[in-house]
Amino acid sequence: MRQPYHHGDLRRALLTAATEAIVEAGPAALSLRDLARRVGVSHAAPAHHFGDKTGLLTAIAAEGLELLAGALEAAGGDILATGQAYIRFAVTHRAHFEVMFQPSLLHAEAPELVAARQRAGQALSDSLTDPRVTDGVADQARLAAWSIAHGFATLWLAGALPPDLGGDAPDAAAPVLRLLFEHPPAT
Amino acid sequence: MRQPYHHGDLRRALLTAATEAIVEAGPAALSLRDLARRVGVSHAAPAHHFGDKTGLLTAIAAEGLELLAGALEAAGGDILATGQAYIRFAVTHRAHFEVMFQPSLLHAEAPELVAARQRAGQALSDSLTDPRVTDGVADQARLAAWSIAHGFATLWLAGALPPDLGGDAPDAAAPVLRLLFEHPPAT
DNA sequence: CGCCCGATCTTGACGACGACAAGATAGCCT
DNA sequence: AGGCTATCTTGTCGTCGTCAAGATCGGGCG
Repeated sequence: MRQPYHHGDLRRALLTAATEAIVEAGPAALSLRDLARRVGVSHAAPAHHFGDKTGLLTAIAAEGLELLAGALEAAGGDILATGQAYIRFAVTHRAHFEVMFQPSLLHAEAPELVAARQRAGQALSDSLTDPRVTDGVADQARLAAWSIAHGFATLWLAGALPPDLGGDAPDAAAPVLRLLFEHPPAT
Repeated sequence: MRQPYHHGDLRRALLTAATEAIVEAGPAALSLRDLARRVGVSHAAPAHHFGDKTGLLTAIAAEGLELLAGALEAAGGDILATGQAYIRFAVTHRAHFEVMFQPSLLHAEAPELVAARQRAGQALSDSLTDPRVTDGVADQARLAAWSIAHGFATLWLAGALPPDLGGDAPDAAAPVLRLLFEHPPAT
């Protein structure tokens, strides 16, 4: 009288268990055997769905990029809201975010990953286009916006920022983002 | 007719071998036994100097923070130069930089690490103090400067930035950093 | 309706790894 | 000269990722 032989949706269960494990101890400490134990399957079951450990992290990264693209699109095109949405995504989907930007953990050319990356890049580019900036420096303005949001999110997740910023990352980021966003564009 | 029993400076040799290995395959793929083979000692020798694998990464992070502090101080107080120095450090000491901001890989409260972190934080704070900004928003200006430099460096190392920026990170970052630095402070 | 084929999961094994314990060696200080 | 301690080696254990082979399920076709 055990669990049914077929899990039903083992792939999804493994992905969510993996994100929980990554939040707890980081991507490096992730163990396929531990995931199998958490979900209640044999130690080799995860490999069937993801090939290897890197494949699992690649799937998480791809999922994260898709989720990020959706979050950015939902921000509605406002630059400050986009920056805050980027940072909100990082803290609410910490596991995904931490894996997404570590190529050494991923199969960099996996089709699902490159497609997701392309989609997220497009969403980011669409959201960060400041109508006040002429085309010439638009790329640099996007780069600056992406950099400041990504930097704030990364430093926040690393625990490198002073604790007096409070507990809500997007709130704490707002005045910082405004320093870049709300000023007359250079020349 | 083998190597002498005592290596001479095994600790230093392990640290440099570790940085090379991290540059090649990332911190997660680091193996103490592989390091021992590279340096030509037994498989348990590294543990004597660093306790465990996390201890080795902690030592690298502390060393990186010290090196970063020195690089920032050498930038001479100019904000743009500091931002470029930060990014230059990230690409020239990629292994150190990747480890420094991943607390899950480190012994967070190791004395050498907290001391180095304090020193680097002080150097950063000293270098990023814009005399044009009044004290009230100075903290946010420092945060913005740190975020944009850190974000650019992180995205660059992740290979997430478009290739048409050229091969030199500090050069590519200069116009981006200027968008934040060279504008009248927000009231 | 029955069967069979593929997808899914299990079992077992192998080599590599981190960590620990116990012993060997070397340099140094008195 | 002699011992003391830091340094390094050897041996071992449990865990991990990965592979191969087998067991079990379920859906589609005859």
